[in-house]
Amino acid sequence: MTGATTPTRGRKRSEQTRLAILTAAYELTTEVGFPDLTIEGIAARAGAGKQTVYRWWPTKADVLLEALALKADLKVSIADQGSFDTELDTFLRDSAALMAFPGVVPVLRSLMAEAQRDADFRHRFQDGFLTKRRAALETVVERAAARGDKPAHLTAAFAADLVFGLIWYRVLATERLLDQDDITAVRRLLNGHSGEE
Amino acid sequence: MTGATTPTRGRKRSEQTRLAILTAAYELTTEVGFPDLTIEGIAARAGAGKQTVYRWWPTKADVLLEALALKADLKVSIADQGSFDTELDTFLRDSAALMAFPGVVPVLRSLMAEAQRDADFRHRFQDGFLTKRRAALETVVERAAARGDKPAHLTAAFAADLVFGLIWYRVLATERLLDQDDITAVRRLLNGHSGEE
DNA sequence: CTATTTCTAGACGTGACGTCTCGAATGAGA
DNA sequence: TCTCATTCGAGACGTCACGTCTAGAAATAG
Repeated sequence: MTGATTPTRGRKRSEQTRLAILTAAYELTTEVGFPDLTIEGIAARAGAGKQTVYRWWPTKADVLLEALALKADLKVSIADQGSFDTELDTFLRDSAALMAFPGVVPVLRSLMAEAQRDADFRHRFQDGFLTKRRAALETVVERAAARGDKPAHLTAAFAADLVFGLIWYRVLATERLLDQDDITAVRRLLNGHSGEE
Repeated sequence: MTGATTPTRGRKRSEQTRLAILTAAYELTTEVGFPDLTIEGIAARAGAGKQTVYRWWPTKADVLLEALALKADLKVSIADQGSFDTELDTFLRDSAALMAFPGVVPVLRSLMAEAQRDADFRHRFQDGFLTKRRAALETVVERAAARGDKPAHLTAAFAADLVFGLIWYRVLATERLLDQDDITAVRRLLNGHSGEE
């Protein structure tokens, strides 16, 4: 789904092959790690030709980005729940649940790493993943602002930088994931209850 | 300085060659980018043999990690300045200044990316860079706690995750660096003034 | 039936990898 | 002064994934 337009003539793209390639990429990443993941290996495991992979995805990272959307549930709830704190809590729990999904953390690590090496992929990663997640949280903050439910001085962009910064830093630099205490601490902080009991 | 022990006999390690290699690696990274940085290229630019590089550093990322310490001023002030807010401000300004140093951002990006690919290097990166920076900020928070100068519910570890999360997320996922407004916002947040004017 | 596109399969030249060998230079201990 | 361990620059070597390419079969719309 990354390359090309759909022509009206000729053989149609095989959905079965597409799924086989995405699954092979996802599984191989958990088995051998992203650095040892090769296009040739993906094609071999999927029973596909190399050219088929190269035709539809520019890099192995792009394959993995699409595989992530296939394997993990990337939906984020942005339903109006009445209060900023409640919606923030929901958002943080959803994010923690995503990270707990098997194979997601190594894949996210690999994608962010690849985004540092390849500027073109960085933009695709931003458009296809990062900004979507940001948009969800920013919606929550902006709705709180409209309700008058939001701490002063807290812009949507800054809140997103803080929350995603915390999540990504945990994934990339430490080995710990978000737990219940972290969620509580973030809620307390963004609600402005950090100074008193 | 990463490999080997110092024997008592034989020719001594050439400090001049060591500096030439570190300088070549740093400059080449800014010129061609980390992915196109090769050990062979480093050796060639430094006028050194490949074996000389391989003898002292296990990967090109380790060369760059040491080059960073050589090129940029990694000192962090942790002097007691009387108040949490003042020391936090100093820390944030020092961090912003480091990022503004020529070539530092691309190098940091590359090191964090490599840390995701190579678990062994990740530990060296943590020990040689990440935890040192964390320790400085944690000292500031703990000193504030001892003074009774610190917001309740703010642990040193969580504060570090938040601040470094913000900084790294900005570097890795967006293109923006910390500016004065960001520093103000972080100080306001961590001091517990986010809810009122 | 024809034109077009996708499919699997694999050959091809390229380039960096990490190891190895070579002979010269260096320097501490005998 | 001699000896010998160690580092030095230089580069040869086989290996492996890269991305491109060709070939021929299969599928599909006009």
